[in-house]
Amino acid sequence: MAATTSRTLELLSLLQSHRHWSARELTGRLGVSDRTLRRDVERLRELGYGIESLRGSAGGYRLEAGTGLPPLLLSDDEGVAIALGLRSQATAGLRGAEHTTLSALAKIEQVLPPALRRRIEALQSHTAVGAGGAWNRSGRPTPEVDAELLGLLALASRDSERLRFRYTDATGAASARVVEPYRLVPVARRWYLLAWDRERLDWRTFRLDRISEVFSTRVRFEPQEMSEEAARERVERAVRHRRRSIRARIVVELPQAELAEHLGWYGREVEAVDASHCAWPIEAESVEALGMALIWLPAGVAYRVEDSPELRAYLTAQAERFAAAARASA
Amino acid sequence: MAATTSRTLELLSLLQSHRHWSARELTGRLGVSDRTLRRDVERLRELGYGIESLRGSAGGYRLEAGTGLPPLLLSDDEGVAIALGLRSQATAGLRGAEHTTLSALAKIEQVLPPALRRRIEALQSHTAVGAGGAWNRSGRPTPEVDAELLGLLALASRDSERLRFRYTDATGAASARVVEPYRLVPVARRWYLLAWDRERLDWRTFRLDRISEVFSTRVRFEPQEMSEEAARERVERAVRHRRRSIRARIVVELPQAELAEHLGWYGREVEAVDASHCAWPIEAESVEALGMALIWLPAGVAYRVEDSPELRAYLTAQAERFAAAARASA
DNA sequence: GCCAATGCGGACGAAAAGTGACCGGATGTC
DNA sequence: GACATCCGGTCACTTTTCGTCCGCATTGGC
Repeated sequence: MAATTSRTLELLSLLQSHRHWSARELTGRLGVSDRTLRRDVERLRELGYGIESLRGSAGGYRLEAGTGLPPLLLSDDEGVAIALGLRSQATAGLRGAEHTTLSALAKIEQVLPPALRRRIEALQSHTAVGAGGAWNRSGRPTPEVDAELLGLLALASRDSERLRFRYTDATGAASARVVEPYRLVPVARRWYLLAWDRERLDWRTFRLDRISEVFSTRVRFEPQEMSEEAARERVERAVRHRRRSIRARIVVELPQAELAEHLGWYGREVEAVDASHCAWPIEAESVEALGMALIWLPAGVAYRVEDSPELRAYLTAQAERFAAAARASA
Repeated sequence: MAATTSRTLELLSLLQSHRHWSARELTGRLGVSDRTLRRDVERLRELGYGIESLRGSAGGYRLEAGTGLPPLLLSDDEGVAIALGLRSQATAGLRGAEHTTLSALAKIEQVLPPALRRRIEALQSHTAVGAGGAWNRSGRPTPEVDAELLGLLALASRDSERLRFRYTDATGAASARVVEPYRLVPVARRWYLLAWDRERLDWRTFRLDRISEVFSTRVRFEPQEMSEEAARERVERAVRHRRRSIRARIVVELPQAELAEHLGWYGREVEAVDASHCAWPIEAESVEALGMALIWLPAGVAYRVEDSPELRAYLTAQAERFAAAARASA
């Protein structure tokens, strides 16, 4: 049944896997006459996919960018790669596009066969969070959002399905919750779930890394309207433990242009103080992270810290630790 | 024409965008009778997609994980999110799955409408490379692979299309090249293109960040067989400037378990020395990166460096710099 | 300039499929 | 038990699909 639908999909898949195909190759693969192939191409074109054809002795068909995205026909491996990409994208907390990333993630998580899911987990544990190499970290040594949890919650929120889970609050008290999940909101590098707590009959905000033992009850609920902004606001208000962000201003003995060039993207806020000094405003969640920033200042250039006694104290202490370690290593 | 093919795709798309649909909703959207809907569902099931149906008053259809990946029907936004995820995945140099990531990337780049491409570029410039925030960096301040270039080259390699570009070699000499691209290979955090140089009639290895002004001549060439491994080997041999990796062993005055817990994923190689000491082998491309690692050791715990006079010297120097900065800030 | 290779699309008729209406049945929830 | 929902068989009718045959257009190499 439906030879033509599946054949059309297969044609699209072939066109996606190689740029160029001659009619002969395609008819061979699909097992149809050339006339039918032409009709299939026509069909795809009518559906909006840009298929270009070239005549002459080097002729053939090629899939071009069209007006919309065609269905992506992926191999298992590619599916795994995409899921990994989306997960790391989501856990890294890309600003501005979280919602879309989650919706794409939900789509793929929904249909991910278990075997692939296992592959993803294996790969994820083999690679550093956020990918890269050993020393690529953002703040504390253990941010580590559980990407799978994120996917699960995204799916349940999208589909308005009740959830049961265990929650350990800030004081360490654990409780069992039954909630109607609405949105996932990233605030200050952490993910929060905004949900209606069915037992407390009120809105609650749950920090993802405190959620465990999630059960997807496949029971649907009737969601109330809630805009992205409203959700964000609510969560931000709820997050009492505000981001304790530390700022400092580093004054460096270097012209603005030179430092900016050395730092690249990270130095985009460097401003000139005078012809031979510039100031670099930095901000992070901990003094350690600020200390890391200072490591990357060019060697042999003097600098000083402004507006942050905290960082200054830290530098003094850290200088001693480094010196002690160096002495101990002799 | 072909109402049924497009309708089937649309049904799949609907099922992907929400988990649960009743027959009434679907027939309404698709404009067909319920019998036809059932036949469409049947068709999709025959194609291997897992569609579960629930009877009873809360009944409906739901797309489940099947045996394979169904075509992903994405909105424009979601396509952008996926492309972004793949690009950052690729530029971050995920080990072990580069090839697959590139093949998925090629697939989506091939069909990305120009408007979406522009959106991606805009988003990319607004977000830190590798995502995250200010202090998430891997090594040197400026790795910054051009993700778009990567996509372009991946596409040309996959499809065996000749390329023209400008190349600036290590000595700074620029030249125009016409090549037949074969593979993209990541070595030591950098991407290289292995290609046959049509003018020099030999294999050449090009570092991506030295390539510019690429033109895709849409001329195809007949590729020779080349395995992934052969390509990797060739590039690694060609890359004379071998990864200058620095190793050190940090002996910490802390039981193995405690340090391992504090460091989390990064401390997975920590080994016990005796009951109250453990050793942490670390490795990075620069002493600065190693210094960063040391910052994250728990405060107040003494440690010393083994096997790396380089790091020791660096610590002495850095201690002085920190101290000087702290003094200057008074 | 000619030729071979390639893609284009109209016409036709036989075969296949898709479609809706109708039905009795099964399986859930309330 | 009442109700809502999905299930899948059958039938008659309509539409599409498909291969074959055709002359035409375009391209690159000889």
